[in-house]
Amino acid sequence: MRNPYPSIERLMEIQYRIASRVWKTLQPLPRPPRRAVGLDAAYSRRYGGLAVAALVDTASGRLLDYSVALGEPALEYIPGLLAFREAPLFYTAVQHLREDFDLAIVDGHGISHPRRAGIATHVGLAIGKPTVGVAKKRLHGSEIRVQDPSSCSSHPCVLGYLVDDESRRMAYVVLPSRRTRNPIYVSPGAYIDLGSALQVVLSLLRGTKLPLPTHYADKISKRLARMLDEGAVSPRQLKKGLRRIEDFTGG
DNA sequence: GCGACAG
DNA sequence: ATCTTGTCGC
Repeated sequence: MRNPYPSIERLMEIQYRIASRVWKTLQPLPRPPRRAVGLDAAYSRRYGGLAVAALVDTASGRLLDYSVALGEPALEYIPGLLAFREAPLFYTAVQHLREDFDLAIVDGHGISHPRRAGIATHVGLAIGKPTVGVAKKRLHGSEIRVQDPSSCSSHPCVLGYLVDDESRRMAYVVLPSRRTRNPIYVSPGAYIDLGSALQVVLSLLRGTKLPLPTHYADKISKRLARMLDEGAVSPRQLKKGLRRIEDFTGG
């Protein structure tokens, strides 16, 4: 893949600038979101990256719609610089959604990032809406445990949080369900604070390892990527819009 | 030099 | 992220 980006050092500088911009937007959410979008990406050997934006009704938990974006990633995967690889696709997928929404959950970290500017933060500033980062692995910060998994009385269960080198709390560590062994990391992306981010995610964990929006985006992106490689669908069919929600809902 | 290291 | 079979459990 060709890299249209400036040097690694320059990309990191951009993130410091993004972090300074997002800092004052980390405020409590005025009201609970009614419609939330989940963003995730999968990879097709034949066509490259495939991002999916899955729209979910928060009250019912139902998948309302989804959109896709296809394209060769502009950068290889580099820890800390994931946003420069996947955020452009996420942004495009979001623009293709026909329905409106009030919050997005991104697969990856928000401010629990070495420069306080994870992919959820990049996306939040780009779309101008609240975003929450939900990652499956820790990227930055040390974990403070406040609860032992075996002592969780109900699920999801908050096990602790992630702090930076100045003891500032950046993310919550949550055990989604009783059966899941590994926790997930919840952090604010933009236009939302840590407490609200946690509440939103807890309310969308319904027995799944990931909150519903991201859960659906993950399933859909993986299936479509496989379908592309098997020749079951063509890129233009996807771009034209192939939305068979029943296939992912159980209807 | 030795680890750590989202997806 | 992706490469991959069987297997344990509700």
